[in-house]
Amino acid sequence: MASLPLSTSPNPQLSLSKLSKPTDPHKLTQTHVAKFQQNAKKHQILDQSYFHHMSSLCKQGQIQEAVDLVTEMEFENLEIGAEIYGELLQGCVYERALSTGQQIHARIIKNGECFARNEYIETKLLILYAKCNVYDVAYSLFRTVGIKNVFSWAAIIGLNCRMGFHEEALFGFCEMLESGFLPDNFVVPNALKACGSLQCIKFGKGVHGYVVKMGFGGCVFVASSLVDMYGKCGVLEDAKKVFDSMLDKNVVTWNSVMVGYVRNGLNEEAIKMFYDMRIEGIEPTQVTISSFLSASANMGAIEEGKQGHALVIVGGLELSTILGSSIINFYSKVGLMEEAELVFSRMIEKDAVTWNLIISGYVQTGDIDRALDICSQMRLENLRFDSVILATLMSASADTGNLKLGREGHCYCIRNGLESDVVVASSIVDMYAKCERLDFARRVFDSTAKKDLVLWNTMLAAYAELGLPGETLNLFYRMQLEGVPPNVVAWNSVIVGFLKNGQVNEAKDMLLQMQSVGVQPNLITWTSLISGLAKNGFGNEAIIAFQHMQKAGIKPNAVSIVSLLSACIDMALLQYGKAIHGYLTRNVHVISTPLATSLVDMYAKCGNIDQAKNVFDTTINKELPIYNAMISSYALHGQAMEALALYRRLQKEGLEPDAITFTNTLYACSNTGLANEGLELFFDMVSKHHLRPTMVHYGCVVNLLSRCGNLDEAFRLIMGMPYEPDAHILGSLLAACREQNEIELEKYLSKRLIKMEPNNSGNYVALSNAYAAAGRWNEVKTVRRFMKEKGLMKIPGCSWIQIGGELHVFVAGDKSHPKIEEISYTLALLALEMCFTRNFLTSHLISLENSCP
DNA sequence: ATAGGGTTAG
Repeated sequence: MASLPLSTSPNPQLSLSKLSKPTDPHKLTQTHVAKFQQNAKKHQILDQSYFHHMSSLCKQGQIQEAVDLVTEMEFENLEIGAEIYGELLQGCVYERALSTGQQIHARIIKNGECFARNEYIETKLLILYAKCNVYDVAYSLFRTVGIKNVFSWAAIIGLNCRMGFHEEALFGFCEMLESGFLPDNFVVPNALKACGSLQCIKFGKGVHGYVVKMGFGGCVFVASSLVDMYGKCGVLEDAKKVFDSMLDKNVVTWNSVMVGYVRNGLNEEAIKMFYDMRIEGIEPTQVTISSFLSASANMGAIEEGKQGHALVIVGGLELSTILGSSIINFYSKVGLMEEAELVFSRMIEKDAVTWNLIISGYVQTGDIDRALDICSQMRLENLRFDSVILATLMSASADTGNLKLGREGHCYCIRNGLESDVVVASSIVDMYAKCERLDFARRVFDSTAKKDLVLWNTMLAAYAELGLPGETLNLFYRMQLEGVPPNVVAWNSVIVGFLKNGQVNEAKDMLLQMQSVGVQPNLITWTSLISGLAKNGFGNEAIIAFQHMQKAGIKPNAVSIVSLLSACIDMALLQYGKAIHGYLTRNVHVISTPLATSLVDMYAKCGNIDQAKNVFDTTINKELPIYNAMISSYALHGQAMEALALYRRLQKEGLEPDAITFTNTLYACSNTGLANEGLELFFDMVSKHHLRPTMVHYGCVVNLLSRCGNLDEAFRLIMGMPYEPDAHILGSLLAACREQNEIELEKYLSKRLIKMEPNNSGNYVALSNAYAAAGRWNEVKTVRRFMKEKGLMKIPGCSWIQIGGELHVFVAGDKSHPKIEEISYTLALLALEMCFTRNFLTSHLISLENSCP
């Protein structure tokens, strides 16, 4: 502008006067020329300044004002060029101002057909519609656009990516390359995002190769996307490799690694990453804290999570819906509901996720009423329940056996069309199965059109849990016919189904089969097998299975150790149990309550009450289960006073005794004949602790009464209880009859028991005992012969027999038997489980066979 | 380029 003659001339008047000539109206004078030039220049200046003004309005996001300015320019008859439309459109893209953009689009069509076919404008329009996620318009523009270029490709790939059409995005990437355009470092992140979402590591690696070839590796966006992609595909080593090789990282890069760790369950690593970030002095963002809180929530790391929350406050981070939800998730998962609700109340914007988190938090802490209360509040806010909330609620109903809540939830799903969601369907099937309504479970299962692997597995597990291997196997074959290949979870259920039904060989066979088709048994497979074998009396095989598991390189966890300890109990393998205890002491920093409880149980049941007490005493923060285990140990060893003392102590420690506490303490009393104490316990249980006695509790009291010889009172109790007397109770009476020499009643009861349990050898033995007591040896022999025919013979030298997954006892062995100690011990142990007393059994250790002539 | 809640097996 500075070089223009008009504005630079210090004295234009002078030069004009010099050149002035007589006026000719028909001739263009110099003045005219000058005037014209002046006018043109005025236009030009106007043009320039308008353009600058408009452009800066665009950059400030005042798009509508910019458009108005262009209208003014039109009035001034200024020419509107492509660059003006381009600038306006760019402003709209920036602001995602779709409707203004559409106005401009309309003007373009109206004012200049030539612009509409201008590559620059066409691309800008396409970008506008793509960025505003107007899929149809963007796509039709893309199809009709005269010339495609890198930018239009980038727009369309990015659009597909944002809309979740990840395959389309990758197709676009390929097509772009095929048509000779090289994706730039703006396109690559989108392609990588699509790979990550699709978990398509092969394609991702291909893109990585392209990145290296093109030299985009130094671009933080590209490299961060690579980290993210590897993380999403679960290849964390490569994510870390890319991360480590990066020269300039930013907070997104760090966040991406953390997110990768959290997604793959490596919460410790994520937390470590977070601390590294702090050391590096990188300012955490909402994303950082949100992932950190997820990791803390997953690990139950209360201190860490609280630090995260503190950082939100200190850093003045805005409490976005996502960040707020992450905080609530953390507090809910660690059970700090007051804090969760405090954050909840302070959040301005809440969405379904936020509500769901607070609801499932209460559901998890068992406060169903509060949860439902919030559910109704949520409805007042006009928010609808979504499938995630329902799945959570159904899962909670399943865990607590709350059929009423479960049905209500199911009805809600039907009314709102949520049952077609497979995840919801699985949770409903599971709920009905766990509430023992297999018929409903099956109906929901059958009516779910789109069955996925988890749904099949849920139904399989339902059958397996009930020990119905036939049904399980049936479904197992059907899923394969319907084209769903079973995974390790499915195989595990089949194995469990057999084990629960006592079919050990079939279970082992299934293990071999699954291996032969290439499905590798995992920790749960082995643990199920170990505990199933132990429960079926194959403790030695359970221990061998454990060794197989270790050979397969699978590290035992607490659950597998617990089932291994149960194998030790089965075998009375004190030495092996001690070895496990030693292993735990060496390899586990703090022995958790479940492990300590199992150890107490193992030591007690393997005969070493002192060690049991030692483990109990050295366990800090004793919870109810370990008290229960210790009481049970005392009961087993006939130390009722100690058991009672513990029962009182746990209450002093602020714990509330549960049904198991009463079972064990009652056992202790009935074992030692502490009738008054036992009756008082029973009374406390009902009136003070408001627990409903089960058959087992009645059994103990019946046993106590019978032992005192108070058969009448025992009968009265049986008549008054809300159950049909089971074999254990009748067995208690039977034992009393034995002691009281009530031979007729003894015969009657044993016959009735045989009717109830025709495969339980103990009942036949009891009957033959009764005959033996009456000196009717022929009948004794008949019973024994019948047992042999039925295959119910006991193992020679041993005093127990096993049928259908349960151990059944009765007759003892020879007192001179070399293993008599062990036999006697096993008997005592089983006596406890069968409601017989230890003294009773040991006094009957004299074998029937010996006294039989 | 990065972030929050859901279902199955011991």
